[in-house]
Amino acid sequence: MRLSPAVRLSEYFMPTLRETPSEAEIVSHRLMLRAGMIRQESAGIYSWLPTGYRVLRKIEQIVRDEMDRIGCHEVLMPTIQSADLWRKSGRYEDYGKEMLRITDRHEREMLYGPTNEEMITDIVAEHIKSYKDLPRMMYHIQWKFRDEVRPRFGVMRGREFLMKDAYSFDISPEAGRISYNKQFVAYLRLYARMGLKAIPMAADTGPIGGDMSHEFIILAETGESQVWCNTDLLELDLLNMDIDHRNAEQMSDVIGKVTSYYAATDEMHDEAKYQAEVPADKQMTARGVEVGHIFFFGDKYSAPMNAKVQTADGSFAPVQSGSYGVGVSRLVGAIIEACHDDNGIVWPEEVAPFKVGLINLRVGDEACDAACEDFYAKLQAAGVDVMYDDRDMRAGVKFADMDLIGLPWQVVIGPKGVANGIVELKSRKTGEKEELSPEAALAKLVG
RNA sequence: CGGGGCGUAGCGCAGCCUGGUAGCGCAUCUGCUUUGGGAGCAGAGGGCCGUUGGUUCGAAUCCAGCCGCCCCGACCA
Repeated sequence: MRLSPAVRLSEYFMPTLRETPSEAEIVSHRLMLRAGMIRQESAGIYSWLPTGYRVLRKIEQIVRDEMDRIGCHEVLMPTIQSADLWRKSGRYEDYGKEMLRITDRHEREMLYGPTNEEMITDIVAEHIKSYKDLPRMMYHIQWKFRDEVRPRFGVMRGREFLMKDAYSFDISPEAGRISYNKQFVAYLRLYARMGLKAIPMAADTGPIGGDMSHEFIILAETGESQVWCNTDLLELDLLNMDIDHRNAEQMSDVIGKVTSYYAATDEMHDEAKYQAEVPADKQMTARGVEVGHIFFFGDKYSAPMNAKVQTADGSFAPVQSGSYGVGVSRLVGAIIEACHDDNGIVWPEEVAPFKVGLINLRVGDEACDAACEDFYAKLQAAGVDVMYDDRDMRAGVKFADMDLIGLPWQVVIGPKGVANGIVELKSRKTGEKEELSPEAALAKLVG
């Protein structure tokens, strides 16, 4: 799981492109290709190259942290599933052509999983027999395949994609709401930690009904759906609300507050309600990208799949479930959509492939090399992720590459600065440059 | 799944209309000069022109099929 803390660009694989490959239309796709993060293998299917893969893993890790925090435990289910499992739930026929069906050498019908409700329900059915074993929550982070008619926008809508899907199991719908709320709170936190403003919006619950489905949408010009919301919602400091997930009442209050503001995608938008509830100066309409979807569906799968537990009075009841998805690979693109400028990507620090990019302006100059090596070693010793550009190339190329890949901090060390005992520290986000002693720069980066 | 477009060097493209030994820029390699925001000069390498078939003395170019990819719409984490 651990990411290597430091790399030298002279030995790293990061094939940056000066020109944009012609297939890429939207900004995140263009930048991911130009930054050498991914390579397309087939429509909607990508290889993840070193920098791209690092970002993917950083996002995964944030998701893990937040799942662990609410007592949701990681498992790993296979990508290949048996058709029989899906026949039990009735979805084998319903899913249609989006499901990739395959046959093994014994002519057994298999499929590449588009999701895992059936499998996790089957696991629970076998092992959970009593209401005393509930509640339980589990998740996994696994590749999914949905044979979209038209994959597009790079990793934002691939056919193969990495998803975190969590599942909750409770004895009653009331208990189910508590699990749902825990996930809701975890979602608020995990997106905030990635530097994103993800807005929870009521989603269509379909035949189940009720108010227990939300989509999490981040705002981006190239988003696929139109959204309307109250700007007050964007001001909430979600990370510092300090919610105790063991306190059901407090969680419920917080979620009540967050969901009290008007926020809707086009499929749920009610113009009259919007005009009535949201003051004119707080109205905002924008484009959004769905980066998560949570859903309570009761016994939809547990009933047909016979996942029952014995209750306190000795009778049997199907477990009550919900599922909670985060599009992990989609988030890589979505974050770039929300965080870039004309020169390239501007990573939020928590998901950046490296925190610091160290640029040696004159490789081969003894003093300059020594100063860079020293700084590089000290960053590593302090546990700071660093990419050291020790390639023997012109300054302009290094600056352009570093801006393109978007590491939050750039440390520029050149012969002139070395002679005067200073390095330059640049913030990718603000573009501000400071000339500092190496010690002062290091202190800022380690903090 | 409906509509549109594109496959020529690693990337971006020209050539195709009007058939006659495949070109430009960037990248790569060599040398020299340069060196704080994508350097200059000189030289070099690299192509089954997506694929199959047809027309023709001759096809990147014309015709047909197939494959792949992209865009717009309807659908999805």
